[in-house]
Amino acid sequence: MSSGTTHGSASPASSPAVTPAASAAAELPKAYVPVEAEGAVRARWDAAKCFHADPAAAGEPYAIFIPPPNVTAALHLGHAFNNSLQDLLARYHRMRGFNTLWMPGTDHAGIATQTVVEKRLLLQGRKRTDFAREDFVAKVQEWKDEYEATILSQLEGMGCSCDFDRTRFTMDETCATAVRHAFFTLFRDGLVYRGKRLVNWDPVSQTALADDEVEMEEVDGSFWYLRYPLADGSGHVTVATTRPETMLGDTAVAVNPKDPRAAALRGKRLRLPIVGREIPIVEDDYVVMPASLGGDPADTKAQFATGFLKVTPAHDPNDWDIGQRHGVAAINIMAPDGSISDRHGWTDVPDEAKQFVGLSREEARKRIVAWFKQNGLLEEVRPYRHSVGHSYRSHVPVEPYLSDQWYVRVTDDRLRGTALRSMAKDQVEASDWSALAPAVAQGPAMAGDGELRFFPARYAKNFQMWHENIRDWCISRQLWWGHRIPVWTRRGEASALASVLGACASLSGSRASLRAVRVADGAEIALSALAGAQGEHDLHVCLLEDSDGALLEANGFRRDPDVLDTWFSSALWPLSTLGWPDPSRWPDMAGLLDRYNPSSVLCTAREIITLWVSRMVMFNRYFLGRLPFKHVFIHAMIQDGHGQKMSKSLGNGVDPRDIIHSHGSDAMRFTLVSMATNTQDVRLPVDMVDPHSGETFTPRWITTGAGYTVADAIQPSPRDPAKKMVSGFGAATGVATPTAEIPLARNTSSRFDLGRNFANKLWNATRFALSNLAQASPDAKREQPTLLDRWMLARLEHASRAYDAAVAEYEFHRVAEVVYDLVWRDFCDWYLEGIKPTVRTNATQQAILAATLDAILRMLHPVCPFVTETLWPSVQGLGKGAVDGVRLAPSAQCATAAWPAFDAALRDDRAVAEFTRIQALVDAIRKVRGERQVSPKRRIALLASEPVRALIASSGGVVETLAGLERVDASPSARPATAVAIPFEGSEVLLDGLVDAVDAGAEKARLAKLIADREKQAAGMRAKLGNEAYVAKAPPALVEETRAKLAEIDADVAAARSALAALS
RNA sequence: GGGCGAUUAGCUCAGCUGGCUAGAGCACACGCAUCACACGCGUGGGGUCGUAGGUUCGAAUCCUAUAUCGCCCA
Repeated sequence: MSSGTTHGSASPASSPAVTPAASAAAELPKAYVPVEAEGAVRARWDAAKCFHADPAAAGEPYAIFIPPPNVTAALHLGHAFNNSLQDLLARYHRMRGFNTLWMPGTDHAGIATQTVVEKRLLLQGRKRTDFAREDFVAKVQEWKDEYEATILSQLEGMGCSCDFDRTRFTMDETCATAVRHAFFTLFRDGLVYRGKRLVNWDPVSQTALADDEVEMEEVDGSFWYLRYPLADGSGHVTVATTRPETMLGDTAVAVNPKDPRAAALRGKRLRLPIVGREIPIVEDDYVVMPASLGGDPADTKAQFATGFLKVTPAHDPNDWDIGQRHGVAAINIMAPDGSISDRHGWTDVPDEAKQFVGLSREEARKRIVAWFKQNGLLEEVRPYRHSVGHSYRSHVPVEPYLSDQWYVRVTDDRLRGTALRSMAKDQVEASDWSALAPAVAQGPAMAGDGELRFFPARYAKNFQMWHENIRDWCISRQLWWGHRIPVWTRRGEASALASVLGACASLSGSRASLRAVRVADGAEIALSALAGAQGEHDLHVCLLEDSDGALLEANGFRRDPDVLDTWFSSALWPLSTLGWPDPSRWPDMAGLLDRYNPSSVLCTAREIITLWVSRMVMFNRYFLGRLPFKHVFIHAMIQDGHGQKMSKSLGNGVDPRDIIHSHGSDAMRFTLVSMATNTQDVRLPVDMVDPHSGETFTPRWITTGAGYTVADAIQPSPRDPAKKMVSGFGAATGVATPTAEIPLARNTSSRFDLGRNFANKLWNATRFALSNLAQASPDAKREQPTLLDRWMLARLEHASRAYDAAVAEYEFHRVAEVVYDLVWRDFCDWYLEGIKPTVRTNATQQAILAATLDAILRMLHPVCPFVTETLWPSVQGLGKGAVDGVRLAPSAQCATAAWPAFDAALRDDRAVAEFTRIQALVDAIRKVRGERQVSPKRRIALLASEPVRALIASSGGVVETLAGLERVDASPSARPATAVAIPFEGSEVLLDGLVDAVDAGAEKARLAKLIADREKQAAGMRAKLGNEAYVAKAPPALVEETRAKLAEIDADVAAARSALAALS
């Protein structure tokens, strides 16, 4: 055992960074006060550059890219949750000797950030367009600077071990260079194109939205039934529509060819009311037939349908498809702000229609319906509840809008195919790529195929289905805040464009890429064919460097005013943060890309699988031929106490700084880690703290228009209702602005008491251990480790294995469970209590105590870095000598200390089994003491047979200490009148001296209850064993176990019965 | 409409491939200022595992149906 040397106390000369134990213990205050510890610890880490990754250093790489938080607002508990888990992983692997990089940074979040800044300007009565583009961008930049600083300080406050020296921002020079290079490459390779499509248009922010930026919301609308007269005057057809205002752009009416009325109408034309346009009747089986004519009665649409569908290709995606199939025109009747317009494609505007031009969508709807009513063409109006796409930012209904946009051809096998083939085969549906489309499964092989793995595994399906149904990705956004699209365009006659090709010839092919497109149909034509082509064309030039733009502008080109979708730059995050395409170009980045890409794991939220994970996989594989990460961990969602997702826009997010303020950073982290289960939702009931009194209270809840429950913006103080405060909801949504008199209230939650209590428990356990070790006699001789010592070491070894397994499976709540049980249950409740009588004289035990404490600090560090780092110097200075089988390399910082290593030999199943029996005996005695309410001070005698006394002897005094025994004697021949009997392992154990006089009645009741409990158990087992099928079919070992257990219970019952008999 | 998940003690959650009396923390009750910790110690009460069928010697766990809630995608 004692291979090491025992020192009386730490030599002050051995390590100047370490405080001698005795004085440190004396200095430790009675409770852990996080606010006093956290700042100093953070400063120590930063000064020692503990978290700066060096690609040249040894060790297998372990890298995590932080999902860059939006600079739109401060972080909330959802972020704290995700970042606590990432930090746990980073610290654990760092301590295990991995060359660890946790890359931090923030995201410019184009539309979201521009929107909040525009809203703020609007409060001052100003609009974005009141400013020059550069001036507006500068205003957004100010916002970004403020929130980026806030976010980074929040991360530091949470204890995140990011490499802050390498912090990136998606619009900084390094990232911008990567974005430019990526766009240029995709353009050159034909994977970026310009297309005229219906986009999801947000008329308020006036930008296109990606499909995943549209939220479906149920709204109460109507079906309006409009009559369109036949052009030949022979009657009319009735169309049903939920959007009557779009009728101005109708270019056909469709009918299902199976409709019995179709034949009679074939070839006829209609006169579009108001506009007077003559439009065809087309036959298309997309049209839903009314239930009365053979439509599916279960289909709600069939209940509302007339069988005639107005076709408005420029304002409805389904109509667009019908229009394409039948070759009818698309007429756009709206301006970008959603108002009716005759200047964006609508030319046949008669006087009758002019009254509607300039109206908003909503107003136009009312007026057009009124017009139909006045003219006797409105047949009916029926209420109809349906889901309508809304902008996730402005929350107004999205307008399907015809416009020119840039797209990434993600449907190309080079992008979609590589993403699908990266999936681990056992996670693809059917566990095999044969489940994928043949064209995908047979695509070209590449490094990283089959290596992408999701945790929990079920999310792989999301990833797969997304890519199987993916559509080309619209990447242009009509914003000012973002990466401006590097394409310069000149529109003109083909021949005129051909003549400027010469001017472009001076641009090197490695810096410029040219593309010619016919305006009429969007078809791309070869540059060489331009000279001989007819009609209007666009000549697009994509530039790698802005400096070449001047030449183009001098030749009549204009740069595209739009910016790229934020996710385009996010998709490059694992590349751009490492300096791709050329790390040597940036200071301190050489070697990063090769060392840390692919990274180890991406930790993120569910919805991000489609928005971000997919795109990172496609881009990383396309540009670098590698996966961006090997694992994707999808964490649960934090909801508020009402089951609502915490979000910035709803204003129900809790600032982690509030929790750090009320409970401390470690408490927050420990609690969050313990909540990290594999299920989807974690509810966190939130309270408020009254800034006037410091009191915690439940706020007054209100229901918003959208049906959410939030804390009312202004709350009265529970102590003094005259005093008011602003809730987080009020501040986040701008409904109320905090002032000196009406301050912002912090939030808190009693859920975090768990972590606070735990950190404090560790603190006091350490304090107790240190004081005992400081008072230990220095010259005590080495002894064999006791049963309790061996048990403690076995528990440590066991916890270490359970910890590793939990981390490997990303089951974080199990990590919390393991350390909680180890520290509280094993170490504090049993070990520290049990060694009290012996530790001051037993040098071996002192060494084991010191080693256990040291190992616990290391194992706890990834979850609770501040308290462990604070205690570290005191524990490091103990110098109690080594313990066989435990390796604890010295380190000045806990953060960079080696993970504790335990020899498998410490796994001592016999010691654990024996100590488990001891625990059962102690519990049985305590139970009687508890029931009888015996004072803890009262010492009692235990009278038992030889086997039980042998067990007690083997415990080395632990039973006596924990059960309050004064003496242990042999069972007497006659039971003393003052003794109380308990059955233990089938024999009778007597406790004497519990009470001055045994209350026979109470004692009978206790024994009767005990007997009843045991007999109930025994009955269950007898029924099992009496069942022939059980005995025949259940595993023999199980049957045997049941028999043994039953025998013991029967013996217990017999012992209790005999005690009961003696009482009467 | 498609996919995923949840429903277990008053609350928030565990319970892995079916097998000891279904667990934890908080809350609750009783006792304890036990010389580390009242952010503590000891003891206790509390659950027809959403519902209905089925498979099995055996179901909280597997299958089918169903109800409610939530998330993602369309």
